[in-house]
Amino acid sequence: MNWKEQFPQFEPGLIELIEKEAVQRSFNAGDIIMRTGQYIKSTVLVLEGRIKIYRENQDGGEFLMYYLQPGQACAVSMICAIQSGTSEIMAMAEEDSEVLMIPVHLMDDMMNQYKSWYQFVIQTYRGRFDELLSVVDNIAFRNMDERLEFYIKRYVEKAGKKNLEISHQQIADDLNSSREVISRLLKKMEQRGLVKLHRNMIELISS
Amino acid sequence: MNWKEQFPQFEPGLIELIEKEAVQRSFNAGDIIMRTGQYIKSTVLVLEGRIKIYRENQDGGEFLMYYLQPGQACAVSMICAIQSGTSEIMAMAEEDSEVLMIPVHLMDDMMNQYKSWYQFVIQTYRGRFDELLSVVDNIAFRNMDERLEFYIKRYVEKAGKKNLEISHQQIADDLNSSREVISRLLKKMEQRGLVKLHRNMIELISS
DNA sequence: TTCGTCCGGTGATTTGGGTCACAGCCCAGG
DNA sequence: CCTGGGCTGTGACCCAAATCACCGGACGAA
Repeated sequence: MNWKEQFPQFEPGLIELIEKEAVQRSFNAGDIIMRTGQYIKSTVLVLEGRIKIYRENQDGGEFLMYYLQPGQACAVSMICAIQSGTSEIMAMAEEDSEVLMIPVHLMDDMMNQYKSWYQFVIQTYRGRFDELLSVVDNIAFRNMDERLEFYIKRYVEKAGKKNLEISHQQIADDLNSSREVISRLLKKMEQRGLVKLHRNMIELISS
Repeated sequence: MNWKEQFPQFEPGLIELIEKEAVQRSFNAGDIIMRTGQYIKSTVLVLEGRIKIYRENQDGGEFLMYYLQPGQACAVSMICAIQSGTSEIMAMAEEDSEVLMIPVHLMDDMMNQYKSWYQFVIQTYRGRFDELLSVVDNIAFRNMDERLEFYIKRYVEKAGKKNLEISHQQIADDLNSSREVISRLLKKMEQRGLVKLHRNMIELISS
């Protein structure tokens, strides 16, 4: 695919450099792209699909932070890349995805030489930082029912579909809760006329 | 005070520029330095004291994210500065503090011209991002007793004192909990021989 | 000294949500 | 067509933490 469409703001020299040095990779839905503790060798730009960034703790709990979409980049991979560190998060393809991997060692020069890259990095930092802030807000101040509504809202926004094709268990995992709790809350939402529940699918009632 | 001691890594030209353009300001303990929704005009570097960065929601709840200390900078103010945005957080001086305010409009040039500034910004992003990640971990995966222990540990680390001079109510506010809960948990810690409780003061037992 | 106010201690009760147990279902593969 | 495994619904129960109610002690201001 023609990746340049996703990054129209990049200047010609930068595009050339990326074309020469970066590697394009495909992932299937469910593939792990980055793992906690793994050493980072590349900065990841998303071309196609949707990538889930989440935290995992030792007892198997996980917790969704945000999604990356085409035109976005993984802030963690940038930060770690520049400082040659290891990842603190997990990244998994939620849909079949295409990404561009830019080797770490190019970062410094790119930052210095290409204004559009520098802008992009700053913008990426800000975007992810803001998303993290809203994550903190949600778990610090909101109850599960509000968190669930936020989750659903974000899901349809990001996936661009009207319905969620996902099991209750999946949602529970993403919210670090349990299936029963999610099922019950969804039932309540159905009674309030907000959604209609099916097997492996939640239909939104727009009204 | 001689602020340069706090930032030995800055190169001479950068120091000169800051000396010429930046404004030094003092805050008393308890002063609000930055407020949610406020427009950001400067990047803040901490010279002395301790600054608390926290989130506030509409119903008066608050939630401590992290502290800034001498030699550190407010990542939010950098991000917003570069993009001319508004603050999403609150900043309050926990002790009497000195800060250096660098006008927004210098940021771009500084990033381009001074490698040491660029390094500093990147390092600041990474540091704050990591702290936010550990905040998320705490509220997502830990119970109140563990969060309290983490809070105390961090407090003594950052304040550099052996004891916490703080009321239970303050702690409860920082953790977005309630005084009674904190009092009870502290009592349990006292019974386990970890601390000794006094009025407005919690003494750590090192053992 | 004496109040009033802030601080801390503690029981009783409530509630959100996690856990357990189990039942009915849809659906894919044999 | 049958069967077994994943999905959903629901009741019973439990636990952490929030809330309510109230008390006594410390400390500062008058």
